[in-house]
This record gives sequence, structure tokens and C-alpha cells, in this order.
Amino acid sequence: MSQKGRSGCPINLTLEHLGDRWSLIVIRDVMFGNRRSYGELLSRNEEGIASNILADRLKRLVEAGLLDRAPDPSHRQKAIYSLTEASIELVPLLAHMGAWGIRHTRPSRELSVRAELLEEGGPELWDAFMDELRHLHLGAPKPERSVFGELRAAYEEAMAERE
Amino acid sequence: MSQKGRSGCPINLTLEHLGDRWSLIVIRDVMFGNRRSYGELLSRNEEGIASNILADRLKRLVEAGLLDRAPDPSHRQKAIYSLTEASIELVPLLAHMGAWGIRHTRPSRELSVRAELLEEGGPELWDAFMDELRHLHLGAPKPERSVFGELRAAYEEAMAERE
DNA sequence: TCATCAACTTGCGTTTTGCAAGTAGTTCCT
DNA sequence: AGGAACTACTTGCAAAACGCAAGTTGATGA
Repeated sequence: MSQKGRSGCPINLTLEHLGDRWSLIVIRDVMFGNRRSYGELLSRNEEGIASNILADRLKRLVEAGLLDRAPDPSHRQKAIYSLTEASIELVPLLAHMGAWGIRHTRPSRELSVRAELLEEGGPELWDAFMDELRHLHLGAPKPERSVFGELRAAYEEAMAERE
Repeated sequence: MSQKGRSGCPINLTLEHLGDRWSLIVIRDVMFGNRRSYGELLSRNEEGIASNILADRLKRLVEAGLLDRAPDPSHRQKAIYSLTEASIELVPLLAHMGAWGIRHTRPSRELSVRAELLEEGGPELWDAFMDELRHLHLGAPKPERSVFGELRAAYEEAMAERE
């Protein structure tokens, strides 16, 4: 056996990385909200994550290779967090989580719009989004389609409709 | 706002149901291992779940509508746990978790075979599997294809090859 | 009748979570 | 130049969750 965890089952190993109440929330905010710094993640988080929990999760996620931490050239003290290929490949998982949540919980309308779009788009949209994330976070070339923009537009439209 | 949780985001709401180290492990064992009773879930669990944790998770999952608990007609004291439509619809999520785990962790060979098969099969296989689960757990008509059997055969073959 | 099984429960020590407050270096503004 | 504001955390402490081991209650089966 090659690992120290509870078992070598891939589902279990995924849960050992991500099976808590906050890790995927942080990744979601970086991924869909493009929050790239500690302060942004803390102050704009919808669920009110505590500062010590956020600090702990950022540290763990960096150690696990799910986030990268780089100094901000324009601000000596600031750090910029980026997704890695491993966390970019969580897009389908998060899309499914959103889709399941829409079907089996009572989400708010505004916050569901993006999940709906992501579900309807299917694997093709997810791939386009992942390419865009590779551009935004890994320095890959900029793809033509901006799924990010589409999601943001849909969200803002829903927010406006709420009056 | 319609719910009492942290936010109305569907990803967050899904995490509030399933975001811990054990809930999805229990569902996995019922789903892929066809463990249907407390004792079976406890004694055959790969990760060594503690009895009180299992009892607590079963209670919560039943309350959340992710499992059904029914008395066993052949044994007055025994209970049979079944998946619900809501938990059957977690198949794509668990398939993605397995696929991600294979790519980004170091799973053991034997326990990866099913996850690989599930990934290769894609949505078509997932749908067939979900139909079979509806038969096994909800009393729906028996489908022709037995994905369950295919997964079990692949797993047993891998176990045999291990020597 | 009596060992065994099935499904939990209980006690208790450890770990994780979460709130509130504090710290230390950096940059902005005047 | 000097102070307010920003940035990224840390610390203290109480509450909740986790996890191990042992105990409980009621059925079954020989």
C-alpha cells in the first residue's frame, strides 16, 4: 500500500483532501468568484468563513497542491493564490455538486443561475471553462470563449432582476 | 431567503449535507458494496468507521432523505437501509470523485478498478447504473444490463491478479 | 436456556471548529 | 513625516465533532 490514510480507495482519498465544510468553498470562490487574495476571500465570502479557518485551509490547500501561493509584485505584503491543474480538474465535480444542490436542496435563485448554466452546458462548457481557468491561473493562452464572462453576466442579470 | 444554513449557494448546500469525512463513505458502501445493514456497514468498511460515527451518520442521512430505513421482515431487530432517488443521483458525483482521486492521489490498484470503469463508461454507464440502483433500492423494474455485476467482476478480477 | 447476533449507546479524552480580539509589516494620504 | 488604513495572518478560549473501547437491550438459533 502506498499511502498513509484510511484506505487506498480513490473516493476516500478525494474525501481526505476535500471532505470538510470549507475546502471546496474556498476553491469555489477562487474559481467562480476569481478571488485571488486572503483579504478578498475573507471579506467577500458568502458563508462568513472565519479568518483562522481560511488561513488554515489556504495553508492546507497549498500543501496539497490544490492552490499556488505567489507574492504580488505590486504589493510586497500581498499574496496571490492561483488554482493548479489539480483544482482546475475539480470543475466537473463542482458542476455536479451545484446540479445536485439545485435538485435536492432549496438554493436561492440568484446563486443558482451559474450552477444551472454550468449544468446545461455539460462537459463541453466545462472544458471551455477549464481552458479559461488555465489561462487565468496557469498562464496558458487566452481562449476565444469566456465562460467566466457568461457566468458573470447571467449572475448579474439575476441579481438585477431581483430588484 | 428560504433556508437556515450558511448561504443559498447550491454548492454550499450540497456541502452542508455531504461535506464531512464520512457521509459519502457510507453512501459509497451502500451504493457500490451493497451493504444494507448497520452491522454489514460497520464490519466490512474499508476505512474502519467507528460504531458511534456510523450510527450518527445513518441517522443524519435518513433525516436528510439520502437513505431510507426499513425493518427487515425476516429479522425483527434488523434494519435495511436503502438509497433514495436523491442519493442515487449522487452517482455522477461519486464517479467524478473517483476519477479525480485516480488522477491526483495515490490509490491502490484493486480499489481503483471500479472507479476507472466508471469513468470510462461515462454518463451512459452512470445512467444504466442508476437504473439498476433504482431496481435494487426503490423496487423499480430490473434493467437488462447489470453494471453492478460488471463492477464486481472487474474488482474480483483485480483482487485475484494481486495474488 | 444460553451463547450469539444486531443495533446502537455511553464515557471520556483528543481534535477541530468558530468567534472575537490582537499583531506586525506596508502602503496611502496629506 | 506621520498617521490612518490595508494586508495577512495569529492567539485565546469555549463549544462541537471525532474516535476508541466498553456496555446495553432485545431478538434468534441450537
